[in-house]
This record gives sequence, structure tokens and C-alpha cells, in this order.
Amino acid sequence: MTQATNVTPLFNDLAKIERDHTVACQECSLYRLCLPLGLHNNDLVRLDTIIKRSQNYKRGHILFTDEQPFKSLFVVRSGSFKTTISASDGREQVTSFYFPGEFIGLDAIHQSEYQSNAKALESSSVCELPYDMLQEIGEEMPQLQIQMLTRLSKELAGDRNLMLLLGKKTADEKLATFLLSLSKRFQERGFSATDFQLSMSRSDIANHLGLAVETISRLFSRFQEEGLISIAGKALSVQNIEKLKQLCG
Amino acid sequence: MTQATNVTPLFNDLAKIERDHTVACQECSLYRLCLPLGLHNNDLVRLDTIIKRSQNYKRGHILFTDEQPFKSLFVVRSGSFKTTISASDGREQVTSFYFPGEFIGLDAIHQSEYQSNAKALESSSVCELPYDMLQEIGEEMPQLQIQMLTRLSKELAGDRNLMLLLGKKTADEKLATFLLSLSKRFQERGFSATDFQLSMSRSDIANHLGLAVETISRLFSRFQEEGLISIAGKALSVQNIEKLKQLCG
DNA sequence: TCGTTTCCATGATCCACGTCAATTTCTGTG
DNA sequence: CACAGAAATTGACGTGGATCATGGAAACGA
Repeated sequence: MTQATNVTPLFNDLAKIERDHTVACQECSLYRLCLPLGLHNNDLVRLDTIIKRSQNYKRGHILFTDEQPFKSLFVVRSGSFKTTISASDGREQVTSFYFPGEFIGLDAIHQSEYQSNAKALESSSVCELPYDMLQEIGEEMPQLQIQMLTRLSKELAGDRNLMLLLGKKTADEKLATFLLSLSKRFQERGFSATDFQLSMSRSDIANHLGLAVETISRLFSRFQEEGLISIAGKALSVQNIEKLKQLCG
Repeated sequence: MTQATNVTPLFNDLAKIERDHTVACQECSLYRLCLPLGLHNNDLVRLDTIIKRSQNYKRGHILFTDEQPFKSLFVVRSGSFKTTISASDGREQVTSFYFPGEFIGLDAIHQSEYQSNAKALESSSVCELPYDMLQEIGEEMPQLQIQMLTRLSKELAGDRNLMLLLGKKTADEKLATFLLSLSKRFQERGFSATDFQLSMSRSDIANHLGLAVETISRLFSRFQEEGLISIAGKALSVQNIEKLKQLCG
């Protein structure tokens, strides 16, 4: 995750995670946002043994593409990622952005290949969960299974909301909804809900919301004129969160 | 499912299911499309004991709304359903249509309330799976857990494709993609891939695809003129499936 | 540090699809 | 079978956001 302007205890922990890729689940500050939530100690230790912690990847690193065989799920440890799917003619849709504690690859479980392409938006690292091993230890850990189902279900519900956004909302509403979703997720991770860095480009945002880059540019400018936000490059500051909420529809 | 014009063995079985709501999983013709797939006999019998089979519901019957507590998942036994989610201002998005063997309610697993509204599009029946019981027997049936994960994952992948459709495709491409998706699902269920009844209204289709009703009407007319389909009321016949596939993008 | 590329902002123009309106056709009900 | 309300079709017109075009500002690799 891009460094936020106000530093919180969780942020310090995240910085530690970034430096040290041996931190076990037990000591990981993402604990309450992550898979292990609700696992008993023995189970947690066991889960820990199957997790592979990655080195730091740099911006642009490709985690997987939709042509590769599905082997593992990934949890973001630090940084952020985007996933895309592509139509046969090359058009792409940015399906989601992922922040620390979130799962990447869940849509591939039913197939032998990944269903999307995942790319790092900034310097990032992940925990890799080999799916066959996950399934194996899952047989004896109902809590783990429940966690997995919960994750998937949450993601599904999120996607449905995005369908509402894509199908029914105006450009203004789309951007307002998107910014508030970011704000909420940063807050859950102990960052400021109002001041943060956008790790994705304008064109990623545009694509994700079903708009053109130019529209996003214009909206950022207008939102700024109207005192809703203030934005300079990638640094965003929400000035009037209430008005932004009203805009969502 | 609405009666298709060409009758196949599976169709006859489906007709039987519609009449007799006591058919056990073991004898159900949906077996290979449904949850029990891959379960051993003992497990199947056990699963069978927790399933409640509904009477026939008629068109317009509401299975659940997003205000009700989440208790059960549902599998369509006969007929079809639509699910919608609504924005705070009342706008609605049709998130999905469901046919026999498909699961409704998966997006609610992580919550105490349903996340959407489910309504019968025609005379329909369902199998009800109380989620607490499912979880209970799931602890001892890894195959069942895997099935559930697979289902959820498949639904997720489907939603991602719909995001591509909503975000990037033109009206023509949207309708072509939708018709082909219906065609494929009918075929999987033993019906004709080219001749079937649309159980949903034009406005449901329009809403689902992020278009206006009028646009759907015009497209149906134009597709007909161009020899792609022939449509009379709810009866659709695909005339040129190849051309339709090209249109999808 | 420079040169190159990618990203971003903003104005001018255009068009795919929405909206409005007027019929027509279907569907369900007494 | 008739009638009322809902659903679907078709045309005329308007518009939100795409596209095209240009110039400036970052980011990046050598």
C-alpha cells in the first residue's frame, strides 16, 4: 500500500512486513483482516507451514495471467494489485483492485487456469497459498473452509455492487462510489480515510468504472472546484465526505 | 424452465420433477448439474436429509428479499428466477438469472441478511438448503465443501465476465453475448441451443445488460431483419449462431 | 542529465443510446 | 369474451460521455 500521510500503529507494522518477509501469521498485523481469522492456535501454525512469502515485487510485476495453470491463491501482504480480464478482441476490463489482506485468484478455483491477469501497481509483496495444500489441510479445519467461503461470498457481493455501478450509475456517482470504497478500505487498514495515495493510474480507474480517461480527469477537476476533494497527482484528500456520500446514489 | 420446442430425455425428467416434489437427489435428473456431483452414496443420502423441497411457486413469487435474515441457499429445481440489488434511491440492477441446478443466495453467506432480492419468473420450484445444517454436515464431507467453493468461484468468474460486458461492450455485443449465454445454459440442460422461450421480460433483459427497454426492442427487430434470430413474443429461435458469436467481441 | 515515453488535463466535436411520446399487442381476470 | 392494465414496438429528438486533438508534466531508462 502506498504510504499514507498520517502514520498509525498499523502502518508501522505494515512497514515492518514490507521489510521482513518471514513474519509468521501469528505476528502479522494483517491478522484480523486475513484468512487466519478465527483459527485456533494449532491450526494457525499448520496453515503457516504451507504459506510461501514472496520477495518484494516491483511496479508492473505480473503475478499471473489467464494463460497460466492455476496453482495458488495469493493474499496481498503489502502494496496493491489490479486484476483484468480480456475479451477476444483485446479489450480489457479492470475487474478489481487489491490491498493488503485481500485475496487474489478466487475466481480460478473451479478451473485449471487462472481466469484473469494480476499485476502489481507499486512495490508489493504477497503470501502464496498453494491450493492443493490448502484443500488438504482444509479437510481437517472446518474453520478454514468457512473462512474461504466467507471470502468468496464477500467478493461476490462486492462484484454485484459493481454491476449496479456499471449498469445504472452516472459518471459522477461512479467516481464518488469508487473514492468512498477506497477510503473505507484504507480506514480498515489503519490509514487515514481522507488522505491517501492512488496507486492506480487514471486510466485504470476509468477502465474499472466503465468510463474514458478524459472523463475521470474532468471529474477530478470538477470535484476539486466544488470542494469535494483536493487532488495533486496521485495524492488525494477528501474534503467533504458527506457530500461525496450523497453523490453515490 | 419454460418448455422448449424440442423435447429431449432430460426434458421429460424435468417435467417429472415439476410434478413430483419428493424426488430425491439420487433420482434427480439435475444430478450432474447440481451440488451432489462427486459425493459418495452415504454422503449423498445424508445431504438429502437436510434438503427441503418446495411446492411449485407461481410467477412473481418472492423467494427472499435483502431485508430478510439469511437462512438458506436455494437450488432451482424447475422454472427460473431473477435476482436484483437496489441502490438507496430505488434504482435496481438485475444481477442474474437462474435456471435449474443453479444456486441462489451465495452472495449472502458472509452476512446475516440476504444481499439481493430473488423472484420467480415463471412457475418454479426450488430445493432449500439450510445453511447451518449444510455447514454442519460439511465438516465431515470435504467433497461437499469443494463443491461449494467451486460453485462460488464459478459464479464469481461469471460476474467478472458480466463486468466486462457492462463496462466495455456495445449494445449489439451485449445482447448477442446474453443470447449465447442463454443458449449454452439451455443446451447444458438438454434443451435446444437454438429454440427456446425467454422467461424474462424485455425490461429485465434491458436492465441486466445496462440498456433501455427500447434499445432491446429495436435490437431484437434488427437482429431479426439481419437474419440472426427470429423472435415472436417470448419465443426465440437462433438462426445464425456463428454470426451471433462473431458479434460478441 | 537528457531524451523518450507515458500520463494527465482541457477544449471542440460527435454519436450511441437514452428519453419522451404515441400505438399496438399481449395477459390475466371476472 | 370483453376489458383493463402491462408489456412491447416504433419513431422523433436530445444528451452524457466518448472520441479526437493538443500541449504540458511526470516517470524512466540510458
